[in-house]
Amino acid sequence: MSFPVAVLVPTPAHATVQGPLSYVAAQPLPAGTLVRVPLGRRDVLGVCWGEAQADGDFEPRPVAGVLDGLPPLGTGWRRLVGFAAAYYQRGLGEVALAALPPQLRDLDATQLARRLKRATPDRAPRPADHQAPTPGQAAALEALAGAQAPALLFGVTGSGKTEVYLQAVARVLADDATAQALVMVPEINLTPQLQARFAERFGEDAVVAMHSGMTGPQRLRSWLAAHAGQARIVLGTRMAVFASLPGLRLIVVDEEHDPSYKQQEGARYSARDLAVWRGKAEGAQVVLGSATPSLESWLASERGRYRRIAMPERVGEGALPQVRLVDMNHQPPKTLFSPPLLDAITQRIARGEQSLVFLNRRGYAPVLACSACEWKSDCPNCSAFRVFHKIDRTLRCHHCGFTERVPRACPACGNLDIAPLGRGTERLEEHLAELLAGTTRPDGGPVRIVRVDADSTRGKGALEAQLERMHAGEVDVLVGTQMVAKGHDFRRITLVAAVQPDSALFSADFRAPERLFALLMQAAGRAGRDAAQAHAAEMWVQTFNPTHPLFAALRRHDYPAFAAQQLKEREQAGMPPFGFQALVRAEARTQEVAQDFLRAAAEAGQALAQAQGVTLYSAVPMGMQRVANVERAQLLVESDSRAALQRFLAAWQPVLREHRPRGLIRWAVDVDPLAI
DNA sequence: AGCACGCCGACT
DNA sequence: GTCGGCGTGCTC
Repeated sequence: MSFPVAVLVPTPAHATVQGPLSYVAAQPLPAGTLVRVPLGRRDVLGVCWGEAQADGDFEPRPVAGVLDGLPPLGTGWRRLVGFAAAYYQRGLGEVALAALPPQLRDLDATQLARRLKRATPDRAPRPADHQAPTPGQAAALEALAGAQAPALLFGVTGSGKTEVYLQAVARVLADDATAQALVMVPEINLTPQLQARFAERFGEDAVVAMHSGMTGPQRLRSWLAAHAGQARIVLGTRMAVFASLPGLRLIVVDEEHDPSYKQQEGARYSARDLAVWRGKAEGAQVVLGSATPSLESWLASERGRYRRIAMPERVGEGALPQVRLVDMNHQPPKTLFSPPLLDAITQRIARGEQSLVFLNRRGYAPVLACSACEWKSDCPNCSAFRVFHKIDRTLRCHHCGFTERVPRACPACGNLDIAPLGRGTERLEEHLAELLAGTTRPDGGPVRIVRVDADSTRGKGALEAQLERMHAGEVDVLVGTQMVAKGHDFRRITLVAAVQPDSALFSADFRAPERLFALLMQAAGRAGRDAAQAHAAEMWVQTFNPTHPLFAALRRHDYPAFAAQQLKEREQAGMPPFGFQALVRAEARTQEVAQDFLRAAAEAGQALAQAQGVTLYSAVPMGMQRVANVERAQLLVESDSRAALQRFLAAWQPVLREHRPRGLIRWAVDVDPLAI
C-alpha cells in the first residue's frame, strides 16, 4: 500500500519549484510529520503538508525516512508558517525549513531518539516565588489580566516592565500545567541577564534560550524541549517566534519598537508582527512592551486595536534625568565637547559618579582625505568610504569588510598630508582622554575611560568583561555606540551625553527621527537608576537644531507628544502606519540590468496595480548603491490598503519570476520594509 | 539553496 | 594534456 503525501522541502521562493512536492509513503503521514526525502541527488529534511494532489504525470519518489518518535508539528506552527510565507512573499518550504533548527537536518533516527529522551520532562517546574509588585506593576498586571486584545505596555525605562512580564508569565503557567510562554528580546546581548532572571524565578529547567549565537546542538536542545512541552518558557530573539510551542498561552515582545525584530535577509519577516498574528491565531495573550513604542503599535493603541497600559512611574525613588541641550551654533567650529558638557563630566568624576557618552559611529574617523587633491578613502567595491581605524592603522569598509593598511601618502597624488574627516568612537575616546588628562578621581588616580563598540567587544566575553568593569566602578567614562544604550542596568551613571545626534534629523529615511527619539530616550534611561543619585542625573544633547520639536519632546520625556507630531506628518504624507509599502530589491553586476528587470516587471504589473489601487514607483538605485561590487536597485510599491497590497503582490509574484533577465544575481520582495 | 553539467585559462 | 573557474538549469 502506498500513500501520496505533500512535503515541504527547502527551496527558496524564486526557485522554479513552488509549493509542496509530492512523494509516496508506506503509511499515511499526518501533516507536520518530519521526513527525509530525496531531492535531486541528495536527501533533505521535509515537513509533511497534507495529502498530495494526484495531478502530475510523473512517478513520485518514495519518502526516504520518517523521523518517528518526534511528535508532528502542530496546527498552530503550520498556520504560522503558512501565513508568514504568504504575507512575506516567500516559498512555503523555505520558511518552514528555516524555522527548524539546522541540526535536525543531519541527525539520524537513533541520535534523535537519544536527544528526545534527554528532552522529556523529568522535573516539575518550581513554583514561582512571590515578589510583591509595586502599585504601578500591580495595576498593569490587573489590566493585563482583563485584556483580550494585544496589550501595549507603555512603561518608561526603569518602571519595572520586566517584573510585569515575570508575573504575567507566572500567572499563565500557574493556570495550566501544560501552558508555555514565549518571551522575545531584540538582541542576543540581552538574553543572558533575562534568562538568569527567569531561571531564578521559575527554575533552570523551565527556561530555554533561542538565538543565533547558540551552537547547533544547543539550539536543537532548546527546540526539542519547547516542542516536547518540557520548556515552559522560551526566551529568544526574533527567530524564536517560529518555535514549536504546543502549549503557547502568552507572548511577550520586549522593546517592541526595536528594528532588530525585522529580519533583513531571506524571508524578511517582522517577528513582532508575526507574534501579534500568532497570538491571535492560537488564542495566546500578546504583550508588547516599550518606553517608546513603534508608531505602528502606538497608532493601534490609539485606535483601540491594542489595549494600552501605561506605567509612567519609575520604581523606587529613581527619577528621569534632566535634559540639557547645548546649542552648538554658539560653539567654535569642530567642537567635540562643549565646555559646559565637559565641565559636567568633570564634576561627575570628582564625585565618583559615572558618565556615558555615545556616538553612533565606530572607528576613528569615517573618512580619510588628501589635503592636496580630491582623494578620499573610497572603498573600491562599494559606494561608501572606508573608515579610518587608528588603533591598527587600517582603512576598513564597514559594508564589505575590505581592509588595507593606511597609505603613507595619498595614493592619487603622493601628498604626505592625508587627514581624518569627521569623528568616530575611537577619536572621541582619544580626545576625551586629552581633555580630562588633568582631572583625577576621588581616590587621586587618573581618569579611566573605556570604549564599548563592535570593535572593542569582538572577542568572546569581551563585552561582559567591559560591562563588569563598569559595574564595579573601575570606569569613570564609558564611550560607545548605541550598543551601550540598550538594556544594561548601570547603577552609578548620572550623566548620559549624545554628542552628535543631528544627522538623523535630516535623513532621507522617514523613520530616522523615530529611531533617534527612541535611542535618546533609551540612553536617557541609563542615567539616574540609583535612587541616591537620581536627583543629579542629566541627559546632555549637543545639537545645531535646539528648537527641533524632537528635542522639545525629549526634554519633557514626552513620547505621546512626539508620536502625535510624527503621526500627523506621516498621515499627511500617506506614509506608514497610514499607508502600506513593499519594496522589490534587485541585485546585478550592473545597475542597468537591475533596473531593467524592475522596470519590465513594473510595466507588466501596471494594469494589475491600477486595478488594485496600488502605486508602483520608478526603479531607483538603492541608498547604498554598490556593495561588494554588486549593483543594487529597488522599486517601491505602495497602497493605502494592506489587503490590496497583499493581493497585488501575490498576483505579481509569478510575473516577477517570469521577467528574470540574464545577469540578475537575485531579487526579493520586502514587505513592510523598515528603510526605503 | 545545493548540486549538477558545461565550456575556457594556468598547472602537475 | 588535466584541475577548476562560476554561468545556467533542475529538483516531486
